[in-house]
Amino acid sequence: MWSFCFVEKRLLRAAHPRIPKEVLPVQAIPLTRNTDFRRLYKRGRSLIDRNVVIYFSKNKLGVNRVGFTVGKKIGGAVVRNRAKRLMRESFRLLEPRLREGYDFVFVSRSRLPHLHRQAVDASFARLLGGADLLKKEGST
RNA sequence: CGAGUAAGUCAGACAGUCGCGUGUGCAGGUGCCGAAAGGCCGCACAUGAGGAAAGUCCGGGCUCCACAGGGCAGGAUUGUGGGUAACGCCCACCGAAGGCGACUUCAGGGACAGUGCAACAGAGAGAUACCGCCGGUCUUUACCGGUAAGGGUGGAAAGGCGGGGUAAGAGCCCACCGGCAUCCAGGUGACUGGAUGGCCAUGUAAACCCAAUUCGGAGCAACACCGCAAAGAACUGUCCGAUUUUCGGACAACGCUUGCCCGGCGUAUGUUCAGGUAGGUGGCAUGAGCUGUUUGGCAACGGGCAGCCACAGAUAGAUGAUUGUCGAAUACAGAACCCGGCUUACAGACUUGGUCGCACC
RNA sequence: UGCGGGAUUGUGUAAAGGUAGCACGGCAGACUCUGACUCUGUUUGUCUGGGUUCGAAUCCUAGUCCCGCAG
Repeated sequence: MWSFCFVEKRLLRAAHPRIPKEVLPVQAIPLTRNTDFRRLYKRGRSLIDRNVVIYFSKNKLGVNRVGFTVGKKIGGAVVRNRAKRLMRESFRLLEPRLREGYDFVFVSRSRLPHLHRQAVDASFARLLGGADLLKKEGST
């Protein structure tokens, strides 16, 4: 409620996308507020495998919001940055196939920063596909 | 050629495709928002982590608070001279210890200003005679006196060792070594060299302490500005009651309830000031700066001249993915207000100057 | 990011530079027909690396880990 102005501004940017709507899809906006993270951890559904934990729930914005988290136990700043970059890249490649209108939080587990990107891709696709969050149409 | 030593450099490069942050420019007669300025989106170009960015151990800049001046307390440092904005950092030198050597290491002031401690062992830890040695009393046991050469204890036992000397011994006397004091010479100085003197109280100051030097406190989540809130002050109008002024009380906006009125319910109280919460903006990238050259200095470093600054500036926090080539791309590791150091982590590659050993000329 | 505190046996907690204790726990024995309670004995430790000191849990220094505060 108190973050209303903040979200509104981001929402405006994303709700009015660029010209060719069919070529470039709606881009996810970052999830920033600590309260949003807490809501997802508490109320959201979760998907787990040995590399990553995904929390998600529906929002009413019509856009996806996404946050990436790496705990301090996993390593130093270099390792944590590595994990976030891997997850961000895999999410970017997977994003056109995602359904819209969800909040996501991706939590890295300790193995993830030492993997190749294809392994992270495979984890994301398997978990999200298993939860029926990917579009059925196989055009992309 | 081998071994060892000191100082220093680099920290993958190039090309293709997709993607991210920042800056600059362009452009869409309108793709979106806005009254406008402008912003978002788009395109192009430029640019985008380190030698330690780390630990947060020192020193500064900057900001706010405190402050006439001085002192006490408390903290820090500790050979000398220099460098520096400053330092607990750096350079050169002195001394000690180690190494054949190049070289390395050192919290390296004071223990005759004072206080404390030195467990156990040992007779005794600045105060002493256990055994022993010598002399005396004495039939002997034993007692009295002298003695630190020898034994034993200990990390440490009355400067060390040799000679003289003596009843036995002792710096009691002498030579050498070591230490202390005074004088002379050299050096800016730490100190070094020499002469003379007397023969001197062990260790511990990273125990209290003394001496000298030095230090106000907090930190960019500092601080400044804009500001929905809460608390506060002033003012205006209308209505009601007492009513001459005047005093007291209530109301003022929005939403819902059927389109409107009354009534009801909920939020909440008109205007201005003040305040400063949520939030936002600045602080924030031109700096004890970098590059080249010259010059003073053994060096650390300083001076002059020329050039450069679109050589990171985020705010959930930007450098990634993938393909190919190069011999191998494999270490430690990610800016968060900014600098100077220290410490710690670290694969591999390379350069330079000494040293030692072997062989050859 | 900044600031502050701590680490002693499996757990909790003592110890002025001089033999590292205490309680609970574990193990063994005694008691009991058996177990519990109780009694006796025993096991296990100064976070790590350097330094000062004759001697360090203690003093100094460098690191590791944990906790708290500001937000």
